Amino acid sequence: MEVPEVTVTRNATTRERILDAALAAYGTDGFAATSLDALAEQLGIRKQTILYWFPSKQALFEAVIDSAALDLIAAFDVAASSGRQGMDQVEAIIRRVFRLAARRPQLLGLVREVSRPGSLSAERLADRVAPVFARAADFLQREMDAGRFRRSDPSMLLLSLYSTVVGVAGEFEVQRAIGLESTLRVAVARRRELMRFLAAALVPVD
Amino acid sequence: MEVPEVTVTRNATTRERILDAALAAYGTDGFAATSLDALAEQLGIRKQTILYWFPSKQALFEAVIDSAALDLIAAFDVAASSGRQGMDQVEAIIRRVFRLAARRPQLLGLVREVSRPGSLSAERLADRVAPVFARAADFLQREMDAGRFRRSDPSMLLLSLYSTVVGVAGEFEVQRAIGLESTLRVAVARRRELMRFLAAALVPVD
DNA sequence: AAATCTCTCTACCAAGTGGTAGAGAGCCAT
DNA sequence: ATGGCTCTCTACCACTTGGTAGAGAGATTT
Repeated sequence: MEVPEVTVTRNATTRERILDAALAAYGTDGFAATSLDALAEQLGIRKQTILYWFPSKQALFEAVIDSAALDLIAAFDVAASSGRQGMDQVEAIIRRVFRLAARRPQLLGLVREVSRPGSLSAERLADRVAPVFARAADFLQREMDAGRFRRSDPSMLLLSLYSTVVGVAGEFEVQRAIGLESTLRVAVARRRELMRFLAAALVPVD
Repeated sequence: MEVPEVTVTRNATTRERILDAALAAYGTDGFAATSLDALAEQLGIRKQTILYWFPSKQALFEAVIDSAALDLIAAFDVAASSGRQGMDQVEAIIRRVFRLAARRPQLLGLVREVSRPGSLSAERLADRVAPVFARAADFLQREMDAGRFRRSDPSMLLLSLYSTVVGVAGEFEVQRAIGLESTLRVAVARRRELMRFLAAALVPVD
């Protein structure tokens, strides 16, 4: 019986090392500012090895986006699949995003890079994570129906929540400009303030 | 009597045309992805003319940042100098940001570009707009003291407000991913939802 | 042992990059 | 008229860019 593992290749470690380094570089310096040579040198390999695994710089970028999308979906699933309700669910997501911002800031940086207005690859990432957004909007709708969240347009509410959470968790330079330190203690305080802010915005008064 | 106008040069129109085009390009495609040649061609001049007015690409970028900072400060001053209170003041700012996002999206795009984590020029912009942030934090503090806004840490609240407003006003690709059209009607609805969202978050219940 | 497959390498290239040197054209004061 | 100033240009350069061609080493299959 044939094993159906039609893996594209055997040796995946080089490929994955390239993906990791590219994610970090694209998420930090941006796509245009990262050359294949610089990426290769950082990995201790030759540029042509990168071009063996990925046919072009653009193809590498797209692979990075696909890989990042999987990570994001996985992180979201972990936080969303426990059947929590109301602000408990919101808090679980927020904890996840803050953890991501602390441990893998380049991942959020890549989202930032890709979602730049006019980005050619924005649609690619959007297609991948669309189900997550859909689930989130459904969640908001259900919570409104149950009376736990204020009534409003779920999509627009989702946009507000996304902007607020991602901004508070990841906009490090804005935080510096405002005068907030980037220590762990302040990060925890930021998360708590964010929770209070969102609770006030979401929970009806009765 | 000497006119103290020690203007760096007489002919400022070329210089300003370059600044405008560079702001648009850097704010849309990013600094690294915009070559001086492309910029010059778009303006119908030679690259060397750009390098006559700005000694290097980096110097042009810094001049663009300074120019953008002045525009941002001016826009903020118009919205903030009328002595409004509470949500009236917040609404005035939000209207201003939405107008900016509609009429000069590249300006917000440049802020995005500059405030990327690890940006070398983030500090430059931060230094320029620091007074604006300080005034905003003071405003929040006063409103809290007057009992019109919920008590919380003004700096962290400012971060939340900044992220939410700028995101809802300008994150066009995220909006597309969520499924929001980018028509004028939807933009107005977005602004209204944002106002309700922030009013619920800011105004105490009593 | 030979052939094939997988993987990384060296060698090279055409196009594009930011930047230098300096010519020339118009203008203004002498 | 002329010498200097302001401004834009042509000519050029060293370097980096993404990408091609193909050699060679090691393992696996025949």
